[in-house]
Amino acid sequence: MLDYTEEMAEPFSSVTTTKKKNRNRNKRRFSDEQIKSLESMFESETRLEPRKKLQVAKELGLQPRQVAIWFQNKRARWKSKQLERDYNILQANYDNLAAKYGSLKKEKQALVIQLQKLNDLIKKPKEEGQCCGQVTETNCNDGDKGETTVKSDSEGQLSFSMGRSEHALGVLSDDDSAIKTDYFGLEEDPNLMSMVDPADDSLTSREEWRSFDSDGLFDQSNCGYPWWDFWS
DNA sequence: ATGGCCAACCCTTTTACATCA
DNA sequence: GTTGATGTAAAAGGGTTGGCC
Repeated sequence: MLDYTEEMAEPFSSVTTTKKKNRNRNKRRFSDEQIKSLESMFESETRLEPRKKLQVAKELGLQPRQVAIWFQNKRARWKSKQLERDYNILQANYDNLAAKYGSLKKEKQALVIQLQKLNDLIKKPKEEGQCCGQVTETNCNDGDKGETTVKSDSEGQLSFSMGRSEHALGVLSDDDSAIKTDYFGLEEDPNLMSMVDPADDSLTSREEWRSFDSDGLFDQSNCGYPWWDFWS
């Protein structure tokens, strides 16, 4: 099974014939010179050809078995260090992703709050009857997350400006007519609906809305409009 | 095709030695 | 100086695999 039965007999011959506990009494660490030579060989090839092994053993005054075992142990040590390196790389990648996730989550929260404000602004004129003239202009800043501006001109037409986030993520899609109707209290108003760019609905499905809530994103209110008022 | 043998490897554990408090 | 704890490297032991007959 093992490849050194004969090879080992000589160096520790006085040992192998004695009790197990006394074997290798002469075990010594290899000299710096031997280690240096072995290390440099390991750098070029992590496994030795049998012939090369014999040659190296002869050159270093070691038994071929000792050389084989040194390479074996060296491979194990190298593998262990490699695992450690890989782990560190994975850890760094994970930290990086976690940081990105955190910032995206914050941005998502800001967008939801902006939506809330918009809804309130849209709802108010409806409740108060017809809006007249160039009156309403609300601007709620949320740090550097962009701003929301709603204006109505003299014709009574609403116009929106939400900053970069809306366009980057796509707040509502055309497929969300039900949501628009439910949440905004509007039928298909061509003026209003045309203001919203078609976009990826990945953040606008009903499931997403639920997850917003369950995430506790609506615990805060902004501009004095609690989120739950939005649903009533 | 199958099984035995052998060599080489890997993984785990043991052993001997060095270092340090 | 010695002693025990700890770390490290050399080596042993056992299992697995692949080539050969």
